[in-house]
Amino acid sequence: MDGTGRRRGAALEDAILRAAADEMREAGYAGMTMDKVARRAGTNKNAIYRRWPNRAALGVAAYRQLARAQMTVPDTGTLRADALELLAKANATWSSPQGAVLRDLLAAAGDDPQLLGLLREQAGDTTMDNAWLTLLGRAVARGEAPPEAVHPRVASLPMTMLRGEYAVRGLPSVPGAVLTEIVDEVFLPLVRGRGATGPGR
Amino acid sequence: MDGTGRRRGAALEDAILRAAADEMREAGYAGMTMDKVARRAGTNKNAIYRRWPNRAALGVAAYRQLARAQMTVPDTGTLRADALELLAKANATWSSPQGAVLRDLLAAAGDDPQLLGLLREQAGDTTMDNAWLTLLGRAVARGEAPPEAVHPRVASLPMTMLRGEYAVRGLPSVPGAVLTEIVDEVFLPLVRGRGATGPGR
DNA sequence: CAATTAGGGTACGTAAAGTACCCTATGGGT
DNA sequence: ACCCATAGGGTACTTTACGTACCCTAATTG
Repeated sequence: MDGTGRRRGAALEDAILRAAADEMREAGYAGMTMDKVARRAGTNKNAIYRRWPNRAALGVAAYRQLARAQMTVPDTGTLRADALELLAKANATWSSPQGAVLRDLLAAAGDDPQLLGLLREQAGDTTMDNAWLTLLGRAVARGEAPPEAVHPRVASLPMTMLRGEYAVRGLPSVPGAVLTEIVDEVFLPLVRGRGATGPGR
Repeated sequence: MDGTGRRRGAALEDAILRAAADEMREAGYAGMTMDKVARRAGTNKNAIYRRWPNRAALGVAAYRQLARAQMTVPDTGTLRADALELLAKANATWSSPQGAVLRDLLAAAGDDPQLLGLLREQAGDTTMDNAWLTLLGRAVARGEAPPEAVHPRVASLPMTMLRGEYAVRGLPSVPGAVLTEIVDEVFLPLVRGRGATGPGR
């Protein structure tokens, strides 16, 4: 029909992934049924199950197409503004339809650590952590934060709290006031606190 | 058969909830099917659907039976030990089979804020927050922490981070080293940092 | 002692995942 | 240039489980 006859290998795989991503875009992960993906890709379920063991695995694989978000690390000159900007960007992603897909995928992959790891990789999770570490590094270079502030737990804290908000509330977006509270009441005080020679131990 | 004839109202409702809780205990939320609950309760699906609109609502309602965990707020004399003990207790709960049920329920209720709120209530979430606030209050009274440390965001932080660990990893238990890291590298420094008159703004 | 309401039994509709065959195009090896 | 193992395509089927629809009957209420 198309000049190109029967697709094979990578070409077919691409078509399937694209179809799955489109389905998720239109109807979310819940709406992505295997039959619809197969029809949309112009193939059948056999070809899918030969590549992925189940729906969740396909969804995770297809999510990469959805999450093309390459992030630029903000560099405003102050740690506070940098942090707020990065948080706001993450919040925008999470509250978008794509964020809903991501959350459904997280739930679906929840009992399969391997799949979960793959998903987090494709969702740009390590990229995000690195961005926060960069932020902190710059703040230290400016003398705005003590060197002890550069720590993975500190770096991942704002995103963890943001995710926590989504877990506590339902779907709607997290209000901006919460973001500033996370930064002003927790993140920045923590950065300061790690500078103080604590009697904490 | 039983002397008592046909059950009605609260008696029947109790039987259904008990049956649902038992099913979840044995096979998790995924294994709790409506038919099995009905059979176990010695009734039929009609009686269930007359009371709860869907499986998720029943699961949430039944979870209360599972989460009989009345917690005693630790009082060891130091903030650090109190925090570690409370965290460890929460970790034990989350890594138990009951914790798996809770996580599945959270996922199932994820798109229904109302149901989510109910679940969090039955899971003893506010009780937990209050425990942390009590902890902090005692530390302030001992002069171990500045008054500014008593803040809802600070109080909820350790639990949020613990939950984050479960989201990042798969199912297994969170190792104790992570708990001490949360306390020593984040929680206590934050408490100290909120005491310092920050130039952070 | 009606009459209404709630339970019980059962069967059905529907949706979707995953599986089983069987036929056929394709492309690599000889 | 030809074979043949392999991967695609088409389709039908099995299974599981949610949610509904009826219809009969026991309890409860006035």
